[in-house]
Amino acid sequence: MTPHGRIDTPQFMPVGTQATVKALTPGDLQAAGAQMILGNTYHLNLRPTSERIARLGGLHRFMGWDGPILTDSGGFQVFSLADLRRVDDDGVTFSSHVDGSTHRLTPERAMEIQALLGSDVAMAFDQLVDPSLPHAEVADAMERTHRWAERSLAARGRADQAVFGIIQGGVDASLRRESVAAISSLPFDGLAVGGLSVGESKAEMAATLDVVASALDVDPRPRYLMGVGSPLDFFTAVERGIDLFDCVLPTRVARTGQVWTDAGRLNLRNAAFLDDPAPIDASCACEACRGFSRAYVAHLFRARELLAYRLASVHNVTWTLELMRRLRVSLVEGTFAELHARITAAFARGDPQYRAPR
RNA sequence: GGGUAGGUUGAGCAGGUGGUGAGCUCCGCUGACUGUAGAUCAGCCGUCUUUCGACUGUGGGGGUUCGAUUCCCUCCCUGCCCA
Repeated sequence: MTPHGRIDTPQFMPVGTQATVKALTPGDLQAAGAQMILGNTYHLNLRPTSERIARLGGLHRFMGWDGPILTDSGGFQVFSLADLRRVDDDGVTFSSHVDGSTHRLTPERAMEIQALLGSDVAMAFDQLVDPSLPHAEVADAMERTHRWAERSLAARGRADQAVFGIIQGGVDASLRRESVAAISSLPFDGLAVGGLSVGESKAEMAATLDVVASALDVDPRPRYLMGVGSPLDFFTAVERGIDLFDCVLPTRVARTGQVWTDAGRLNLRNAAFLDDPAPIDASCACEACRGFSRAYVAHLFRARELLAYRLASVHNVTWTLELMRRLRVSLVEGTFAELHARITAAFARGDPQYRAPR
């Protein structure tokens, strides 16, 4: 439950980094079944600035989305903008990727920005690192994340905003256990698993989620796996107790021509689709599948027509959210394994349906 | 008819004034993408070969030469100018 509505779990949050889920309107998101979306502290504070958004009535009003919003703290940018920032114990100094100007994020400032944005859920400021780094570096980042977690909580800006803590520790079981203990001991409203889906293997991700699940035991708070994921990752994570997901994948791959369907992944830029009159997914009820053929969308991609990006994004977000709905139903009806097997077969590497039809 | 500038791998170009032309950009073919520096990026893109590599290719034909994209002759095609 959030100030802007309830969330059914497991649930997927489309990512709208810059106050827009790329290529989609709030109406599109609503039609796709989105309940909650994600925005970003780092990006929105650089442009148009959190103060401006606050003056314009907050992020919900600014972007025309009145459902729940979760804001990331900028922790991921500490990882992804590695050559544009410098980390110290107090916080992180960034060179703006927009204009090169210098900006400072600390746990306190990240919470202040998120309060200005007025999101329903704010994330603690964390440091994530490549899990393949030397043990000592992963441990350092984890310990810093723990200290920043306490500072984030102490700096929480508004009573109507939930704050989630983030568990780090790479793919090291003992570090993960230590991080679960540290973060779950704090009065966060929800607990997130960070630092995964950043290049580790599927087996490492599953093993790490096992460790977290057993360490969290019966902790009743919502569990959010950050930055995941792919259709098959959802099953891996839901099996291990995850309630919430966010990922850029459905919208990003859509913009490069890949669509997800019950028959697996299709790359609409492949020549084979130029003559394919079928909809992207005959079982999907989205705007793209109701009105257009694969051939048409394939043509739009070649011509770089803007509608291509919107139709593919509408479809992937709709399909992903529908998958989450089917997951919820399967948990109630006890058909999780059946659904898992079906989607795995469709998306399995080497599956003929993975390839474009001949 | 005269003059002039050209003709390079699907397209558009670069280059090369006697010593091994496969270089670029498009197009095209594939792949990647996980808390979005991404409507992006990467590979391939003459033929044969998994690779290594081999072969072919500078409008056609002929000539000179050890060797021609380069020099000579001739023909064809295109743009522009003049009649």
